[in-house]
Amino acid sequence: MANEKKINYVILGLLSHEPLTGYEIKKKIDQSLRFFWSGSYGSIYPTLDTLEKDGCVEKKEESSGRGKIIYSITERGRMLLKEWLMKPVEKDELRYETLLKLFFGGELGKEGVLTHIQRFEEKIKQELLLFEMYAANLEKVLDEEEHKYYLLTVKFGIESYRAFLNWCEQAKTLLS
Amino acid sequence: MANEKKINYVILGLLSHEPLTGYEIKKKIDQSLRFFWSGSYGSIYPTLDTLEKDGCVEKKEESSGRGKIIYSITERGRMLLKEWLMKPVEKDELRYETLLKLFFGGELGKEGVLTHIQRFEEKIKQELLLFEMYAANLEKVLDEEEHKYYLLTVKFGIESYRAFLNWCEQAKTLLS
DNA sequence: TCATGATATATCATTATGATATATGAAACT
DNA sequence: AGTTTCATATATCATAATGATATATCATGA
Repeated sequence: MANEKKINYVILGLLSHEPLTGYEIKKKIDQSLRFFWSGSYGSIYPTLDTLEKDGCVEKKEESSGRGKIIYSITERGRMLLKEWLMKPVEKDELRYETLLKLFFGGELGKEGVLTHIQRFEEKIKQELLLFEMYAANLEKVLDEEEHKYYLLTVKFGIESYRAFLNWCEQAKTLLS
Repeated sequence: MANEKKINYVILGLLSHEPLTGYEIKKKIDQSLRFFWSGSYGSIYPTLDTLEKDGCVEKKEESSGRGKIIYSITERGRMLLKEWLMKPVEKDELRYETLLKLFFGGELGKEGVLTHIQRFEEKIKQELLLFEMYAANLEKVLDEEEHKYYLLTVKFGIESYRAFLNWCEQAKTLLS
């Protein structure tokens, strides 16, 4: 019952906003969803095929140009998407290699641990700046409903990353 | 180069603390690492086999009782673990279905979105209580080095979850 | 004595990743 | 005009990992 092939719904969700090619779907995931989701070509293209066979999306091959394949959602696809959206969430998962390496800090030693914390802190600081920019831009266009939900996820990122930075300070204190 | 089969190092890391059976490894992951890592029997048992063949772990089958197989780390295993621990982190990843469903809130509608936020908030509150208990207990036994690193990861959980709860309030305000 | 749940090992279909291959269009420079 | 370079675009595959399931034993207590 689990293993609902989440990539199905990621694709249907993105197509519910606008028609896209497989390549554009990958870009959207890497840009807008990257804080809380990921997806690879290796799952996107085969899934577009099966979604089309199941009548959840339609494809139109461009006759001119390089003949790129533009997918759009069907009524059936939209229905299945809505059904899934209403179901309770199955899994929220964090998978932080940084924490895994810290946990085994006994083998690594204090210096090594501090190096990982330092690198982590720098990466998070950079990301946080980006998110704050996104949020500022989104606040300007809040009239469109879609942007409100996007902003919600960006704000989640901001709150999280601020907490992570706060933890970095605590961690460095605790270790010294 | 990537795809380093992380489960290898999870197992080696846990065995660097003490000898364990496959079943106990699974339990440790579910108990101590569950905030930032996961692992299934389907990866643990086959990996223990290959780690043994590669001379990274040794097994001892109990002669009495049900003959359970207790694994311990070898010098070679400890060396490979340390090498990996020193390498820069490849990936810290968050995969929150809750945020995915929120992002497509346009299709789901405000009520549905609020329901997901509500459920999320409750789950996080429960988890946070647990983490605060763990932290309090760990603070008492900080003399042991291993506990210090464990505490570090628990504190990460606490800071994160407090931020998530803070975000829940913001989100509910923004939607109403 | 028997039922139940925890312990313990193992396997497999399914999902997804990350790497790679291949090719075209557009822009930039020389 | 020719060519290099990068973004666009589709596709495939070996490998990793999950989640479900099967099977069996031990411990507990009713």
